[in-house]
Amino acid sequence: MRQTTIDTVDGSFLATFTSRGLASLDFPSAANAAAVLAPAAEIALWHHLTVQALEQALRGSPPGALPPFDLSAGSPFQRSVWAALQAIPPGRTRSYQEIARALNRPGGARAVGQACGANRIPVLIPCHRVLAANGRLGGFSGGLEWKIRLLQREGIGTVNTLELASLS
DNA sequence: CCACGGTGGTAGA
DNA sequence: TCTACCACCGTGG
Repeated sequence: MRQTTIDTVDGSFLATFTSRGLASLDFPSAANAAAVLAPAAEIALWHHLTVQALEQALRGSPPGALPPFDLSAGSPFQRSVWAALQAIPPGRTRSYQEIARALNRPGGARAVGQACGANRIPVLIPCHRVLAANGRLGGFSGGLEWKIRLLQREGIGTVNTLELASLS
């Protein structure tokens, strides 16, 4: 298990790699700076791919080549949700309910939300593109400010003028 | 706006 | 098992 910080225009993210690939990507926080470790040689390529992909994704563009993800900690249901998330293109959104239906779990919208919250690789696994069925934002474990920022970078300004205004 | 019931997956006891 | 969580959703006041 190796951790490295990734400096971006939005701050320093913290990437955690296992022998299988990228296991988590944490949003910038004060705690990140203390945890810096030099990347081991064997994960240097994955680290490079992660840096490039994150930079693109933060710009609202398709991330291009991705490192392998280590999602082994997730349940089968969670992994199926995360796979569905990766199929949502930048600039597009789905509702929790739509994801549930696509997985043949009608009525499982709430469980989908829970699985989104369990996503350890935000931004690259785009849980921010999932909104409530009524068009409102829904939640975001990294903080709604991030969800809004990421959506706006992808050109989704319609998140609801109401929603944006009601945040202050 | 709010309250409520129904819902499916998860973690912990 | 039982139980109490939840980034949900529809209905009804």
